[in-house]
Order: sequence, then structure tokens, then C-alpha cells
Amino acid sequence: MVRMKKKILIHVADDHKILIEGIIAVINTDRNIGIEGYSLTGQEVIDWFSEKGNIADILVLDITMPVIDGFQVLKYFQENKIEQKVIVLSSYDDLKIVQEVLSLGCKGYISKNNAGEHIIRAIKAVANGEQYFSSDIQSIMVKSFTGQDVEQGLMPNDFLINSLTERELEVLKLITKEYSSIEIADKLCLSVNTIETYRGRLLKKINVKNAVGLAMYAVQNNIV
Amino acid sequence: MVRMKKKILIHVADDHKILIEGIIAVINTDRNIGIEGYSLTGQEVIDWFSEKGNIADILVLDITMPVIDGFQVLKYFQENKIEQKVIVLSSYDDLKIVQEVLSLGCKGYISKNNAGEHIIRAIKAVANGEQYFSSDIQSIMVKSFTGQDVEQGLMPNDFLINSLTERELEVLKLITKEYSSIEIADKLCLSVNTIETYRGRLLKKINVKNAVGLAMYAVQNNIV
DNA sequence: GCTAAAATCACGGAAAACCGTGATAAAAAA
DNA sequence: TTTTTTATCACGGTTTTCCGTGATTTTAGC
Repeated sequence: MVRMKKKILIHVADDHKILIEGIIAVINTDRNIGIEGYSLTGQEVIDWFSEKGNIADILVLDITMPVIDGFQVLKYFQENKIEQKVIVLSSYDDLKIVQEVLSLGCKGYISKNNAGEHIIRAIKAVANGEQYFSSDIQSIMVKSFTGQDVEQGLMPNDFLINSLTERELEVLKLITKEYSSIEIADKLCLSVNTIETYRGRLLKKINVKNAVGLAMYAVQNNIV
Repeated sequence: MVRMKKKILIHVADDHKILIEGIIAVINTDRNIGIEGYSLTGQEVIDWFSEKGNIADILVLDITMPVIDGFQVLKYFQENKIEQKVIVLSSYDDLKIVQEVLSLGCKGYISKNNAGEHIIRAIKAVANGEQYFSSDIQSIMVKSFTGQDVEQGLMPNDFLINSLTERELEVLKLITKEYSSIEIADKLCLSVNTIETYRGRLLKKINVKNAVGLAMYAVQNNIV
């Protein structure tokens, strides 16, 4: 046993504050790990990094965030040749996502289902230069490796295009300004049908029930 | 001319931040007046007062704010026998409102139309124990005093019941949680018609176009 | 150059929201 | 004790949103 002198510093990024609080609570039970900060959007993570030049020892990163999602944060690190240890948190135990995320250089992958029991171990492993995967992720990886079919959970098929495009963002902004589809179509010189399509896509991507949900999301992520 | 030693401290309350910024900008042009703080809702004003026991020398107060409006803030002062110098800002040059506001002990009344040119003078006058009314307000007062008809501007007739009731607030909160009228009716054990009525009333009172507007208002006023 | 993503449009049906208006009973205020 | 406010419900009509599905054309990444 080596006595640790410095705490392992963690930065948590998730758009659900309640989840962040949960993770912080779990992490605080271990005296060798500490919280350096947290972000509610991918944008915040990137901002943090570009301002301070570095984040904590390990970034615990949610994949599903609006506008700038976890993928894009990983890409940002990759493109800027930044070696950042990242543990990805995901609600989706999907093989393709795991592959994608690993190829983007992430060192750990934990399913949100059992994040509580794995997060501490994952952090220590990754801090130690190892990789870590929660048990359910390991099992689907093994199955895939041995050629077995991996039964996929319920995941929106357009999950990988989670981040919002320019146009979608534009429409979202106008929605928060109380414009109707007709008015938005007018303003952007597009067909009403097109706007309706965007509306539907926004609902799916952001995963809310109605325009109010879109507005709340927009506010909570400083899209306003 | 007496040399002023202390700045006259102002607290601004308005639900539109842009207006607050404007007022602060104007006030900052005068070196004898300073900003002590600002509030975005009537509730904040009352909270501020009940916490700190006093606000600035003069409170510049917007009448039309959601939930707790300017009237209620004035009533709060009156009921708690607090002598607070208040200048009311209003978009409505309505005789009844001016009367109401004055009877609630406010010392100055400025129409938003020409707030810029009057605010400084009003502050100095009120700080000096005088009263102050912007020119258009004075003119309607004079007309009324001399028995002339006062032509009323466009003001919603239900303006005076601007503040939201308990039930309305409850419904508003559920709307921001993406519930439909049917679901809200279910949850509160009321008729769908009733909820629809509330929806309509909320739209009118808060003066927005649709549920998104309601949600935005709710967020901006910490009703969440 | 091929493939994936983005931007664009269409359409028809179902559900929900919005609008106006009116009404009644209970509670609160004047 | 009137009057006002609040809470409640009704209803018919219009508009808008939501849902699913599919298709074409650029644009961009590999």
C-alpha cells in the first residue's frame, strides 16, 4: 500500500444537477478523492479548459448533454491533443457508443445504472493509469468479442446525433421567444413543414414532452 | 448649494433586467447617486428588506411584476409601518394606478416613457423630502383635478389583479414541468376546463403568447 | 468519391393549446 | 354587509403543436 499524498481531483460534467450532487456525495465518502468543480454542459467543460488550461485529474463526463455533448468534449480533447483522463457516464449500454467513446480516448466507461458502486473504483483505477468498465459494460464487451449477439437496450436510434445543429439551435431560440412555427418559418424564410420537423427533432433529441420542455432546457443551458 | 457628502443610494426593482441596466446606466452619470442593489421580483425586494432591515435611501419600483407586484411591495411597507421612500415606475399612465400608488405612500411616480430624463431629478427631489411626478403624469393629474376627462391609454382592464393567486402559481409550476392540462387536472383533481381557464388567465396576466412564455417567466422569476 | 450528416420539404391525423364568454359558490376585503 | 376576488366548471370553435414517416439536396468527413 502506497500512502497517497495528494487527493485525486475530479471534475464532474452532467446536465442533471441532481446526478452531479449524487456523484459528489459518493465521492466525498472517500478521503483520497476530492471535487475540483463541475459543469452542467459540454460547453462549460470546454470553456473551463480553454480558460484554465487544465481540468482535474479525472473528468467524469456524461455523454448525453444538449448542444455540446460528451462526444464533442472528447473530440475537443483529441483535436487539441490534450491528454485528459476521462470516465464516461452513460445511461445507454450500447456497444457502438462504447466503441466510439473508447476510440476517442476515454479510459473508463460506467453505466449510470450502477454508477454508485463503480465510480470510486473506476476513479482509482483510471488515476492509476488503468482502464475501468462497469460490470454490465464488460459483459456486453465480452459478448461482442466472442461473437455473441448483444441485445440492445432501449436507446433512441438517433442517439449519436444528439448534439444540436446550427439550425436546430436557431429554431430552439425562436421557440423560447414564444414564436409559433408559422412565425419562425416566416422569419427564417423556410416552410412551416420544415420548422415542424425541427420541432419534432428537438423534442426527441432533448427528450422532453413539449415546447415548454424545450424552453426549460434552453434556459438551463444558457441557450436563451 | 450644499455639498453632498454621502451618495444617495438607490435600489432598483424591475422584472426586466434590461430596464434595470438602463436605469443604472443613467444613474451612474450622476456622481451624487449610487446603486445599492437591484431586485428582479417583488419577492426579492421583500426578502431583501426582511433580511437586512432596510433598503437603500430610495427604492425605484416597477409596478408590473409577476407574482408579487409593486402594489404588494408598497402594501408590505405600509403594513409593517416601514417608512421607505419609493419612486414608482410604470408603463401605464392610468389615473387609478397613480391614485392607488400614492395612497400607498409612494413619493414619486414616473412613466417609463420618459424615465430617462426624469429619473435623476425625481431621485434628488424625493431624497430631499419632496414629491416628484414626470410631466405626463402631472398633466393627467391636473386634468383630473380640474374635472377634465382623462383619456386613458391602452391598459389591460384586469391590470390591478396582476399578482398570481396560489392556484395559478400551482398550475404554472406544473406547466413548467411539461404537464399537459389533462395531467394537471388529474394531479390536482380538478376539471380540465378549470385548468384551461387558469392557462388562459396566466397568459393574460403575465402577458405572454403561449406556454413557453409562461415557462420563461417562471424561470426568470425563480418560480420553478 | 463515397458515405454520413444536415437542411430542407410534405402530409395527414391526433392531441393539445388557445380564445372568448359566461356562470356559480365560497372566501376575503372594504 | 355589500363588493371584490378566488376557485371552480362549461363549451364550442380555431389554431398550433405533436407524431410518424418519408424524401431530396447539399455539405462535410473519411
